[in-house]
Amino acid sequence: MNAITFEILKKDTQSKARAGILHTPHGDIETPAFVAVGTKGTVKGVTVPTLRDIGLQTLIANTYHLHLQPGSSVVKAAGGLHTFMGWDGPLLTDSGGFQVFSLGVGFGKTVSKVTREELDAESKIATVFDQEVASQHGKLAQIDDEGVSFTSHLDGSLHRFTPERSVEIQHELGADMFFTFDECTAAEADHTYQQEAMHRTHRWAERSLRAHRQNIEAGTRQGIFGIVQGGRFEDLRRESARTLADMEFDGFGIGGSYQKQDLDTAVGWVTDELPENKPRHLLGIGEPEDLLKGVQQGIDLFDCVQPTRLARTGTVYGPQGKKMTLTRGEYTLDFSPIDASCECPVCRTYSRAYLSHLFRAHEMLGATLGSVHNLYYLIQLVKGERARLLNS
RNA sequence: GCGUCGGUGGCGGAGUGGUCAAUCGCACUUGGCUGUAAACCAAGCGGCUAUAUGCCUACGGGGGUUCAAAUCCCUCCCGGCGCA
Repeated sequence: MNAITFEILKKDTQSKARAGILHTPHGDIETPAFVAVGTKGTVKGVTVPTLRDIGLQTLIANTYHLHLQPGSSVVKAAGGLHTFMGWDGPLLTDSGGFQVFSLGVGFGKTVSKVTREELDAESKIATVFDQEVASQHGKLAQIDDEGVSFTSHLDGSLHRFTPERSVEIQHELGADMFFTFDECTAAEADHTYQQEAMHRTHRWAERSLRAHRQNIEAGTRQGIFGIVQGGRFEDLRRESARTLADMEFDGFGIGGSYQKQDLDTAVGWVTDELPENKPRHLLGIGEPEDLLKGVQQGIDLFDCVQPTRLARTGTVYGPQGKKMTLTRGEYTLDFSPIDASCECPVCRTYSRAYLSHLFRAHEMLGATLGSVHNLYYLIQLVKGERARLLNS
């Protein structure tokens, strides 16, 4: 019996959108769904009871971070991540593959998962991907075919991740589903590099599956998701999706970086190729308009730091999902809620002026309230799309 | 009253003859944030044309020395401390 099973309830006739249910050992996830990011076993600033109150179904923690602190052995001793953090619903863990990017080529730079400006291929690739230049400028991750060596951002200690090690740690963490260790590349990477990295990620996917089979034999009931790469190139994206589709994964993550204007196109190439009967998780994407496009392209799960990170830095989703920077002068005497039509606990109780005050005063409640509102907004947004699909 | 130290941009606080429209911090203004290195980062922050090695007004008030003063001298005002 599989650890997780996926059931499609309805498919849209106008698009690739579908509504379904993902059954996990810790309960069902009604898809499409927004997944909160709880990197270190906590959605920053928000308690588990509150997460339940606002309708969160599942969240994703991170292998790299929990490995460094407190260590997967501590989590295992606690009885697994569910018990450790007090969340008894469905839980995912990410493999640490994103840290290959954020602590590697992305370290000390402003490279993002989603790039807005047109790429000046020649010049950017030269600076970003010259290994020597990169190491001179200091980065904490070094990639080779076997795995990745990380210098801990916490204490400078050296750590080694391989696909097998990531599976082992995630097995100890004990989430319901986990992702294979991959190489998340920058949008600036050229075709040659993307292809090389993609093949590496595919080899790592096979090794992860092999390692996971041993865990299954040992009695684990975790689902394993492979991650599609390929950057912004159609041939690579399709090849990656087809290659992974042929492996025995319970679901698929879609990783890597994009250009903002053709994010949904790139996602579409992938969902064209992936099997319909397995869940697709679009990794790290979560702006309102991107969620809507993702659903249209047949995405079932999204996770993103955006709602909580924006909130901690004073920005919330206002009416129609328009971003509002609460620290702007115009809100200091605005005693209306963030969004009068929002039914979240924050909008029912607090005003923009009060929140603005909390942020200006650096009161931590501001970060908490902003996070609660933003999470609620995105959860409801995707839930609304699901309802629309089921009712159509 | 005498002595002494001090008065710098919204606040705190550098600077003590030219390279000062004046270090820095806070505040303020505006951007940014998409599998969390992030309760963070960046820019701006006297005024004016806004192109600059540009012009104007500025370091308590007034006066002076000097080619040149936030910086030196005189005087007045205000504040801290000490002695009466």
